[in-house]
Order: sequence, then C-alpha cells, then structure tokens
Amino acid sequence: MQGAMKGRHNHRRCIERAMDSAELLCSSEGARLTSLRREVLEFVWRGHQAVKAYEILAHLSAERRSPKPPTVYRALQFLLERGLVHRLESLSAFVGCPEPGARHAGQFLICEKCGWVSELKTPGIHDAIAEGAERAGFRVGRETVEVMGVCQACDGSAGPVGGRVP
Amino acid sequence: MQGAMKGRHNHRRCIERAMDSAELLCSSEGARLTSLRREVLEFVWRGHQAVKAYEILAHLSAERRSPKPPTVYRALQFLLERGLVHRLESLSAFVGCPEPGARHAGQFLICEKCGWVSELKTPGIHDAIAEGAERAGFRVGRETVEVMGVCQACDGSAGPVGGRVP
DNA sequence: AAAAGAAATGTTATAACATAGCTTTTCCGG
DNA sequence: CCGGAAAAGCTATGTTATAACATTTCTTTT
Repeated sequence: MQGAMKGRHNHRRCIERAMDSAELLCSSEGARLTSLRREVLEFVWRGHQAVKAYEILAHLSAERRSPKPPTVYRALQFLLERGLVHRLESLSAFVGCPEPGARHAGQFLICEKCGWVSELKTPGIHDAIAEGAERAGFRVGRETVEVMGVCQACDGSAGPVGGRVP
Repeated sequence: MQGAMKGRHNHRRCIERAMDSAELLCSSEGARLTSLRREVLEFVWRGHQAVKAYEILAHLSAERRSPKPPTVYRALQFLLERGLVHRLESLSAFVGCPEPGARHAGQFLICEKCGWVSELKTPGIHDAIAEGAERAGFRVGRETVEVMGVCQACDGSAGPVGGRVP
C-alpha cells in the first residue's frame, strides 16, 4: 500500500467508501460493475497516487491469464464515463474520484515527490476560467487543471513521505 | 495554411513576429537557433492549431533525408525550454507561444471544431489556483490549464471555419 | 429451459507517442 | 587548421492507446 498512510489516514476507509459509492452509482443507472471493472477500480484506489494503465495490466496479469491492453482501457473508459476515475493528462495516468456522482471539472494537485494526488474544488478556478473564456467568446466544454508541486507532508521534509518516488 | 485566416488575420505577420522574437531571445542568451530548430518552429507556427511531433517528423521528411523521432523531440525540447512553444498535455501536441520571454504558466483555449488554440492570460486563474493550493498547504510548481470547447468563430456556424477537423 | 439478442471480454495486430545510448557531423574559439 | 563542445544522426526499444473481429457471458423472451 504505497504512500497510503500519509497523515495517518486509514486508507481502507477510502477504498470502502469508493467501492460503495461506485456500487450505488452503477446500480442507480443500470450499469454493470463487473468483477473486472471492480478489480480495476480497486487497484486504482490502492493509494492516492495516479496509476498507469500498464500497471493495472501488470496487476491483472497476476490474477487472470494474460489480459491485453484493450481489457484495461475498456474498463477505464467505463469508469471514466461515470466519473469514478479521472485521467491526469500531464501524467497519462488515472486516479480515483473521491466524489463521483457530482460531475465536476477535475482540478488536481500532484505532488512531485510522493505522487500524492488531491482533488481541489475551488469554485474560483472555474469562475476565473469561465470569465477568461467569455472574454474570448469561447464556449467552455471540459476543463483540465493540473498543478504540479510539493505537498504539505513532503515540503520541508527530507524526502517523500512513505510514497513511491516518481 | 490550415485554419490560418480565421477572422481575417494575416498569419504571415504571426510567423514573422514569432521567428523574430525567437531569434532575439536565442541570441540574447547565446542559444543557437539552428536551421533544424528554426524549421521546426516555423512548422509549429504554420497555423494556430497544435502540431503533433510526428507531423513535424513527416514535414521534415519532405525536406531532409529521413529524420528520426529523436531529431524532432530534441528540437522541441530546445524550444520548450525557452518558452518558444508549449506542450498541450491533453492533445500530446505542441503550439507556438505568442509571448516567449515572458515566462508564464500556459492557459489554453482549444477549439474542438477547428483546432484553434488561444493562449489565455487571466491572472485570476493563477490567483484562484494559488489560493486553493495554499489552503491545501501545497507549494505550486507548474500549472496546466487547458480548456476544451468551441471558439467564437465556430460557435453557431455550421462547421469549422477553414480549419482541419480534429 | 432453450433461443435470441445484447453486453462484456478476449485476441490479434498495429498505431501513436517518446526516449536511451551511442556515433558522426558541425560549429566556433583559439 | 586544430581541438573541444554542441548539435544532429542512427539504432533500438519503451510506453501509451486503439481498431477490428471472435468468443463468452448475461439477460430477456418465449
């Protein structure tokens, strides 16, 4: 469980909460959270670090017999469409969404030291974007906001806090 | 010259301005804007659409004998390091920077219909990000802000305005 | 329970994006 | 012109992602 216990948080809770809301969300819209999709979602939630598609593939390889890339990408697409995971464009990687259901523009803080990803929900960011776009006569669709930097736990400390070093 | 004449703008001016400031910026810091780098930069500036690395490669192939990917990526890295081009993470593509020298966080509006990319400089966006980050105790490094949507010229019109359709 | 249809998954192949490591060429100052 | 440094070339390979088609599994209907 890499980097999961940062700030003493009990990550099992995160996983449970994530899986429960996924279950709920899917059944509410008649979507099937199959065992494959569930396994992928659980793996994405193994920590708060972003996960690469081929890491998921490797993980599945341990459990199933030789899954292929489309298997992973299809599961990810299913999860992305329902807001259960987000894609981080600047990393080509995926991270679990702590608040699926509330369809929101993702705003992410990504720690360069420990890989920890936090989701920001600062309305002011969207507002400022909307304002800038409006001045340009631009109709906003999807917003990508990704901020690389150093998280509180890593800042000042010698190295990363119990996380993988990217 | 794809999508270049949108809004009646004379794109030759853009190119000239871009190449001139590149020349200046490089000579000011003793960097060599070689013919390869110049060619790549000119090609990136062929319009206001983002350009893929392998499109550059194909373009160079017409002029030189069989360039290889590293040739292109090295030239791009040189240009990126000096702020002469930006990388659009959500497209894995590159676009010329209209204001190199002023080292800034890139904020981009990307039209889904015609591919046109405009750079936004809305201080409020950075401010809102800084505020959100500070509340999280996060030290900001690089900011990525990319907004997909529909530009003024395409909005309301039947199709894209003289640009490639992505 | 069997058949029909839809959804999911498996399989094969390949496209698209990017870099490591080493060699050769070009540029520039002395 | 020579020597060192920077740039560009070359080979190979790593990484990310999708198209197209076959098979399996699930669900609904009969």
